[in-house]
Amino acid sequence: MRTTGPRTKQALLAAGIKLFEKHGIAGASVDDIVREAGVAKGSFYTHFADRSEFLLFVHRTFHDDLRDQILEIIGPMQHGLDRLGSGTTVYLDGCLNSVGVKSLLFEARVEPALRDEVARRNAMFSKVVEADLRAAGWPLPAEAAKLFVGMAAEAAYLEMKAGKKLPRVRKALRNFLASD
Amino acid sequence: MRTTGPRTKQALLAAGIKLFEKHGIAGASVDDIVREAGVAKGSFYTHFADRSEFLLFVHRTFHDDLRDQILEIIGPMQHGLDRLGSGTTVYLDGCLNSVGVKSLLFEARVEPALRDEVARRNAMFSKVVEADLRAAGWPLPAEAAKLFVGMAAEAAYLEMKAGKKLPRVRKALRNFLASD
DNA sequence: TGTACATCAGTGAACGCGCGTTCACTGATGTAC
DNA sequence: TGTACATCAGTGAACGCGCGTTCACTGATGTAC
Repeated sequence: MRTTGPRTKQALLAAGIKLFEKHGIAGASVDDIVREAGVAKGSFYTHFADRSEFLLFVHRTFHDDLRDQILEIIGPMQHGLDRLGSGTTVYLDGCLNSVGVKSLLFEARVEPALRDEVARRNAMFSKVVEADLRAAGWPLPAEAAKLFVGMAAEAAYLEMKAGKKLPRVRKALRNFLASD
Repeated sequence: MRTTGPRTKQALLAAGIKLFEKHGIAGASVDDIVREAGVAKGSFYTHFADRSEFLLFVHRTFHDDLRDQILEIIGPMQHGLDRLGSGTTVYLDGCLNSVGVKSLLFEARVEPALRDEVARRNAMFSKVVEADLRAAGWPLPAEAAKLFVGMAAEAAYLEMKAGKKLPRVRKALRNFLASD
């Protein structure tokens, strides 16, 4: 039975995520992706103009989802360190629960097709963090926010390598926010 | 006139660094490297068994140098936040002064040939940081050290994108170390 | 209800290209006598 | 000093391979009458 309609695109998305997880973005060729998805090679190009567009699609699907989860939780909260702590927890949980995401987090920055997209998203996350740090009276909130985002990404990376939540890492992350 | 002896290997190293800076590690093919170095393609393989070995060589050349600079400064110092601050400054200065290093810092983690090497070096840096945090009575020093290394790398990345020292970023980095 | 036709996602063989790697060869340099 | 030979870094054309992309074709589905 032939896969048809949106099912094909979904199959390609699922295959992409699975292969990115296993072999990284650069290690997943169009051949690999269509084989994993059980779809003809030509079908790939009825849904995506080229490989770059596919990478963008997978990346956006994951990150839009993650962003929505975060905004849903922190939306009603007041700016400040509490909100920052909650947002960080949702971010770490989200990364851990999303398979195939490790590569997206670290390779994406390096993938020419995704570089701009990553820069934009990082800036967006930084703005949110900055608002919380500013509300808490943190000095140099703009610069501190960028560094904190880098640190949170490192925490996500450590958890993904371990394959589970690392409460001590999360605690250590919070410790850096203890105001002096 | 033909390039000969160690000069050829040095020319390849210089070409590699230059191209990594411009197009990233993945974007520098053996063809590109030998063209840039002004050397025949076959010569590449009289000095390196394969492309991976070349990547390792370039990566080690940079990082050994950086490590030596850091150890020279912090060697005589007592463990503690002062030493950590000095080591971080040398690290940031070293990254900024080394051309072609941006890609090594961030792509290396993702490059299959370098993954293990990067993990080992990160662990080494973390151990040094951990000793300082522990001496300062910092809670969860092992976990905090790994996060701090990630944050310092982010700072290095921001400076390299800017192409100059960012005193406010360095100050923000230090602020995270103000004991509570 | 049945027939003719249009649409378009899906197919997969074939394409050219650039990649990493190989290898028979060159020629400058060092050594033996 | 001059000659014969060995060594080995350097050369560059050629290799097979896997890549992203193309395109003529298929056939299920929807629409007109």
